[in-house]
Parts: sequence; C-alpha cells; structure tokens
Amino acid sequence: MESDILQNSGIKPSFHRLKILDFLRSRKNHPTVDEIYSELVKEVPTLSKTTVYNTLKLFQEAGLVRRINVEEQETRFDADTASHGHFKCVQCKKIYDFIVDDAAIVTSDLKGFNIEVKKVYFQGTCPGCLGK
Amino acid sequence: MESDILQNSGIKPSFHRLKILDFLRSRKNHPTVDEIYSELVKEVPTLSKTTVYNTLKLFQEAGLVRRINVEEQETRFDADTASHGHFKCVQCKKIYDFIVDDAAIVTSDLKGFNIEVKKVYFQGTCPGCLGK
DNA sequence: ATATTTGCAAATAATTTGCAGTCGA
DNA sequence: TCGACTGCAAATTATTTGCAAATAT
Repeated sequence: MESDILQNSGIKPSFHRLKILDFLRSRKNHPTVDEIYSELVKEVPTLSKTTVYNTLKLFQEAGLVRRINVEEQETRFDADTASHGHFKCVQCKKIYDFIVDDAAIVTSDLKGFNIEVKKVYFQGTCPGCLGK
Repeated sequence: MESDILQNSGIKPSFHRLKILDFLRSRKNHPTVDEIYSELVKEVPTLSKTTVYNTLKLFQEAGLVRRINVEEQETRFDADTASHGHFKCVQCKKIYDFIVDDAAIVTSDLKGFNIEVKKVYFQGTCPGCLGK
C-alpha cells in the first residue's frame, strides 16, 4: 500500500503526500510539477503548488521518485526508480521508457569512479510520428 | 581556424562569436552561460549576457555545441559534439567526459524509433574525492 | 544605406523561501 | 499543546523577448 511505502521511507503519510505518490505511481506519463498540481487540484482543491514541490523534494531525497530531464528546462518525475532510459519524441513530445543494459555502458574511462546514478536520455522520432 | 568553423556552419564570424567559440573550445570544463559571460567580459567588456545566450543558441542550432544537463536546472555547454557521456562528481562538482559505446545501449525496446540524440549522464564520486 | 548584430531593460517561467496559519497525535 | 504540514505571497534564478542603438559590408 502507498502509505506503507512512505512509512518505510520515514515519511509521514499525510493525505496530500499519499495523493501525490498515488498519482505518480498510477500515471505512466512522467508528469511535470505543473501537471501533477493541475490534475490533483481538481480532486483536492486545497492543494497548493508549494506542497507539490515540497513533497516531490521529499520523495526524491528518499529515493521514491526520480527526476527526469530529457529536455533541459523541463523537469518531470518518475515513480519507477528502476534503471531505465527515457526517449522523448521531438514530434509528439511523448516520453517512452526503454530498458538499458547498464553494464554495457560502463567504460574503462570511469575506472575508480563510484557511479551512483545513471541517466540515459534519447531524443528522436517515434514510430507513430515517423509514419506521417 | 575558428572563423572557418563558423563560416562552414553559415554563421557570420563576428568578434563576439569568435570569442565565445574560442572560449568553449579551449576550456574543457563545460562552462555555464554565467561562467562564459563572467570570464569573457573581463577580456571583452562590451559583451552582454544576452549575446552569450543568442550566440549559444545559434551555435547549438548549427550543431557546433551541445547542451549538457547532468543535473537539472544547471545548463552547461560542450564544444565537443562527438558522442560521449558526462559524469558529474557530487562532491567536487567536476564534470568528466567518458567514452560511451553507443551501439551497446540500443535495446529492442526502441525498434522502429529514429534516434537522433543520445545523452548519457552519470553521477557519483570521482576517485579523487573517494580518497578523502 | 541596409541588414545584421548587439545590449539594455522588461517580461516570463520555474523554483525556493519566509513566515504565519492549520492540523493531527 | 507541540511540532510537523501546508499555503500564500514575495524573492530568486535562468532565460526569452522587444526594440532601439551600434556595427559591418
């Protein structure tokens, strides 16, 4: 359950936090802060954008969500913290997840480095838009 | 020569543009807009930050430089447009380049996709900071 | 002279911060 | 009650834009 996830991360499962976590986990589309806020405020009118920011920061520090920046200046969030890449279609703007073979990326250049986070962002055109 | 590079990209080699390109090519440290401006303004007092923005945008569109966003909200620029990854040390903040075997990353998940840009960002601790 | 480049200052956008009010154990 | 959670509004930061002045060919 969502509240257990928060408990286990040492985060008090308040109503707003549960809503935000729930939203992130149910949506696959890597929403922006604005999208999260705009959608949830319909259901939870007392929600403020500050709380969305606060909460996402909290989640992020706890490792519950990851920030995605396929394109600069546009920050999105992903509740799937397993390692995977993100592809953004330049036409339809949709973001696709794809599996990345982590091990294959590592090169001898980074011998002796302690790698904690790996981000793989691709951009291009998706099959749907290529057909046009 | 720098001015030829610009000519070949269809960009008029103005004084400021040459200075900015030169700066990017000589520095290996992937400067931010602010760093570029602050450094160059010492040498070229008439330079404005708007011009740095304009010029970088121009260069970027011409494919002369690439934007780097290892960490969200911090945009840096790289005059090396060959495919490579960027590692940012969370301790000393330094950015290291490393070779990436592009081919190894592609997965079956992206069959039918036209991949135009590949970005690989790692974060962690560099050997120097690990020793402390 | 004519088009391009440049620079200021204002506008915009995303995010952070300070602080006061509110809520729950 | 007390401390954590929330929300408003103001502050901050990065970037873009409009337009006029400077510059180059």
